[in-house]
Amino acid sequence: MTKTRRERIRAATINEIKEIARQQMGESGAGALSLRAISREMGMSSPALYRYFASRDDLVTALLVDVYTAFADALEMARDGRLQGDHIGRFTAVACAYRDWAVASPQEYALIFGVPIPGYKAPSDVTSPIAARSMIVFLDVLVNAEKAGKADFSDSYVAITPAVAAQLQPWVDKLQFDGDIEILYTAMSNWSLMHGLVSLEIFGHFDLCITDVSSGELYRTEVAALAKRLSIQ
Amino acid sequence: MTKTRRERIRAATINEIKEIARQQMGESGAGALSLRAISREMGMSSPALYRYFASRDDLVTALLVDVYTAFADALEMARDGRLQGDHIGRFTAVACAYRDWAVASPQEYALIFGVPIPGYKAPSDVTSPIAARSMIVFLDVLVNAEKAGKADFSDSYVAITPAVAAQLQPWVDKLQFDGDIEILYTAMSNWSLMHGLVSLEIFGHFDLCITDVSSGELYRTEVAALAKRLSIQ
DNA sequence: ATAAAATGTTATCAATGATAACAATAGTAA
DNA sequence: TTACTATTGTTATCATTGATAACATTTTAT
Repeated sequence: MTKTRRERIRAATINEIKEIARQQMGESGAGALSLRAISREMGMSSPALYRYFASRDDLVTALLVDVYTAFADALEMARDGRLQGDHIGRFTAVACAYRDWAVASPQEYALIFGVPIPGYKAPSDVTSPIAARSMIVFLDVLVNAEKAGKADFSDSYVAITPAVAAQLQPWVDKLQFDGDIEILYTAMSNWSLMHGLVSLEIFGHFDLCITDVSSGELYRTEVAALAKRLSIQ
Repeated sequence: MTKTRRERIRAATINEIKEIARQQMGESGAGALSLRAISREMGMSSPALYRYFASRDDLVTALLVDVYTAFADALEMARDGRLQGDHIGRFTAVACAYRDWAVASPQEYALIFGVPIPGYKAPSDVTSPIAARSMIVFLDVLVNAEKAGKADFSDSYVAITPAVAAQLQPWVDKLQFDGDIEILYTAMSNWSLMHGLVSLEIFGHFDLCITDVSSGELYRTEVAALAKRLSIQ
């Protein structure tokens, strides 16, 4: 924590760059990030930015990490806002926080879950662990509900074929997961539905069939249906 | 159909442009489309392209229309590959064709269902009708199954709140839809799950929790679960 | 054949990411 | 204090992109 003066200034500059970058991203999307525009807004020459980020992609990666973290934080906060034994409360809270965060920060959501930026490949060794965090929050809710006997994953139980179970195995290993594999499957399935609903909404693909989806009523209806299907109590 | 020689040549040139564009898009994504690169590959100077497309966005819109159409064609073909009375066969075929097409043409899928390209806004008056086509194929399968008494949407029936029903109303009007609104809701919900599964897969967001998702086994399992839930026969 | 329309070309502009060469500044050691 | 070094910043430059203007060529129709 005891940083030199120089290190503090450097960190502040990096923060300023990322802050302006996120602001620009919020306006036009991560794909439209412009190093020159950032430097201009900072009153700096553009090559100076390269002292802090070796390339545009490096800046994007840094943003990616921050955004992933903020997203996982939001989910965790939603979960911890409900009592530990309130499984359906936690399930609903996390699922709704998922959408709330995405609606509030569509470009950020697009950055982590959307189409990869042209020519940009996220370094998975950096992003994988952080990406897992948000998934784990959701998984955790299901696991605890199951441990308490307050959920029923029998629907998944009949669905999972051996081949699918095998596909999920590495995920089990990586997490050192000791619960039933049906929980993992259910988490993945529910997550997919949530992602589908949210991404169709925030990228405007619902516009042609649904008006004013912004209330979130439809999403909440779906979440309730999920909870009911899992018999979460 | 009796076009002049000039019109034929012009159409051929436009086709060549779009063909190269789609090829480039397949390599690096629609966001990375370069008019100059296209003209270079055609052995033409870049300003000549502007005789055919007023701007890069115009070209993207043209591609968008083509891709939407190809997608809807694929779904229709999958549906019509099964007998009219084979409702579960049609349901499964359309759902699987959805993924098959997306996996075979991820960049095309990204163009129509992904994050909007930075700075590009699809003219909804052009895209809306075409976008509806693919959705209608799927809806059609559900409607016919319900008419034949070979499906049960009671799950949705209990879920839909009046507010949600109101949100779906414009969609009902636009389609002059005379079936139960539960069918629309179910179509939307299933579509969202399919989109979620497919987009997470082809954009690589499953990589960290599932290995070799490419077999499609997992997707087919989900489709089977959907069919079961709707009691489609 | 001649005028007009369509199509193509070169030259040019502003913007971008990126690098090289160089200048200024801050921190450190004599 | 002074001199050295690492850090940070600058200007100049390059290749690339989308886009437009001005001009040349080709094709079609009168």
